[in-house]
Amino acid sequence: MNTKDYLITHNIKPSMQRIAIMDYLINHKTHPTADEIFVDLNKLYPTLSKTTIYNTLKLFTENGAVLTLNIDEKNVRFDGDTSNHAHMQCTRCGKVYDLKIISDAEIEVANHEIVETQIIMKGYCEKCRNINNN
Amino acid sequence: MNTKDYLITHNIKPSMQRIAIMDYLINHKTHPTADEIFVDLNKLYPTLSKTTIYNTLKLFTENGAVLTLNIDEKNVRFDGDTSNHAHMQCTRCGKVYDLKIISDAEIEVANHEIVETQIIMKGYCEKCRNINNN
DNA sequence: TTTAAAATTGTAATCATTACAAATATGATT
DNA sequence: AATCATATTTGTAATGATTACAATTTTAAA
Repeated sequence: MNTKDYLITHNIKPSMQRIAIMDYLINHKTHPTADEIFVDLNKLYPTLSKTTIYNTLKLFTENGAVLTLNIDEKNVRFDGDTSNHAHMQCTRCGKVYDLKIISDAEIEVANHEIVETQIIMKGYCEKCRNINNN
Repeated sequence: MNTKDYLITHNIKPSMQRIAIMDYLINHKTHPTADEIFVDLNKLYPTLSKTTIYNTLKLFTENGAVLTLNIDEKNVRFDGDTSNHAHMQCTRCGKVYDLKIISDAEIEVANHEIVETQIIMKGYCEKCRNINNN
């Protein structure tokens, strides 16, 4: 599927800016920050504003087109791959790697030396799940 | 074990401030932010500075006495419970709950409605694990 | 006590992110 | 094609969590 249709599938109207940002995330599997995306895309599209990057990434996340990753305290990262996988960040170089989830009990950690594992779920707690949205 | 000895065990010299902050984390299992800790402790110890809170939480984390949680983009949270457990944040109320890890393949999600699961590991990648520390 | 090192403090700076209002683009309707 | 309403984009200014830094205070050894 092309990028335009991918956005439409997620109920996102495909503007030029949105396609450029989504394309960037599909082609750069480095879990970039908003600023990294801005710096790179700004070379190609000098009128693109950083606010648009932020707005767009928020919209993409809300519509399930990308993942927002809170891996470290420095800044938020974005992932165009929404399939089921885990992440590992190297404490020394800061790079974020994808890890393949083999089964509920097994994750392929490759040649990384794992020091710590965090599991974070998001959803609704008992109280909040019973409140009506509006 | 008392708080003082807990800190000593983690190679942390137990000053008054450090004991107060560690005590706070042991007694408040709400995954507080640095600011929440500051506001509460400042009532008891009006001379305590926010910088000390940050310095101390950083030291505690480096020495494995507390966990630093990057759960959402707003701010960092801290957990005095370093035992193996998972977290779940309610998207509506923002509260962070502890989840019990029953086995490698099973986490007790209680009555929460889980929407998304993230697994984040920290450690050293292949390149960096072969570099000597100094 | 003297003295050096460690810890704490307050203020100022940093920097990622957001708020906001103006400008532009889009798309339907006449 | 002109008009109009709505959505999108933009630039600037504000926000707010965290950190840098230098001064002060505490600690503990000599």
